[in-house]
Amino acid sequence: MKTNPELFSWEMLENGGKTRWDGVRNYQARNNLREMKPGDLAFMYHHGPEPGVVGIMKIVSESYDDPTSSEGNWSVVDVEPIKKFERPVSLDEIRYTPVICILPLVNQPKLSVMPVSQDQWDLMLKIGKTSI
DNA sequence: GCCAACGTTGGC
DNA sequence: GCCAACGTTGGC
Repeated sequence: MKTNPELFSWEMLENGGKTRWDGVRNYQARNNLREMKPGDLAFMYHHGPEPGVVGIMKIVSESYDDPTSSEGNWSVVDVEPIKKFERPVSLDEIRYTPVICILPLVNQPKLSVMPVSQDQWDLMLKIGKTSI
């Protein structure tokens, strides 16, 4: 799940606890949100000057209507911080590592919420020297 | 500022 | 339904 750290960073999530992941305005990303179930885990990705995966979140709600949208058919989920990466996994590392380099993160700038396979998940944790 | 990717819009 | 034009995201 991508975020602009100037607007909403890992630190803000840790300080604030449970947070509504709102503002998604892309149908494919929305559909990915709707696939999520309470208890699912997700990566937080910071875009900007130092793009990379910075931490692990837990989905703590079913998807529900986005209260920040007055029109349209948009969804949100609630998330909680679980663990910050021991070291962030940079976009370059993702790009040049087989298995995770095929994530849409690398070449689909408009998709802000995307699925991660078990293999990709495990490898990301390994590169980030992090376990849950 | 430029560019790749790709979603959306609207003419036909 | 097709496709050109345009807009948005986000890396660089």
